[in-house]
Amino acid sequence: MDSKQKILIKFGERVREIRKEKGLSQEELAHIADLHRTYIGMIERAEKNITLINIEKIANALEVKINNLIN
Amino acid sequence: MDSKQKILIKFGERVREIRKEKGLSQEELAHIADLHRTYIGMIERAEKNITLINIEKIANALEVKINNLIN
DNA sequence: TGAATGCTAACTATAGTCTGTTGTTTAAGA
DNA sequence: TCTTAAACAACAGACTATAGTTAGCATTCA
Repeated sequence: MDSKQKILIKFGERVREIRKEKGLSQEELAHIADLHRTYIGMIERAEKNITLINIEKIANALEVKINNLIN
Repeated sequence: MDSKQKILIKFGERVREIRKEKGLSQEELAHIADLHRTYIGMIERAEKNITLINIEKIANALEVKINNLIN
């Protein structure tokens, strides 16, 4: 995942935005979503091309629709 | 990817539905989306956990919003 | 300082590619 | 009808690329 793709950047920004709105740390979000601390960081920095199942996990953890993270 | 996840099943069904509406074969869709023939089949059968970049490729190829494929 | 995040590197699990074969429609011709 | 062929999709297996895990240390910032 070099040369970061626009859609991953948008997604990461949105996750970070909502996470902060909720007053969660990356570690707390990771715990709720059952993912690893550093992985959340990588997603927010658009360093990984996230899969649909993990998109859903994060949306659930943030209590938003997937729509809200992508469009 | 055994024990297929609901969200992947929904996604696959939706891709197949729209693909057929457009009168495209899996091979034609694959070509437009720049993905492999058999991979489109696997996605429609919910056998693979698709990544965000490929979700976007398929949405573009089908000329729909990602929303349309997920929610 | 301490809590949160960034970053690296090494690892393992699996996404995604590719070739080939089998099975299933569908349509045309006798 | 009944075949036959051609187009399409399912499936298997072997492979390569990369998603996702984890630990440890560096950096940032309140």
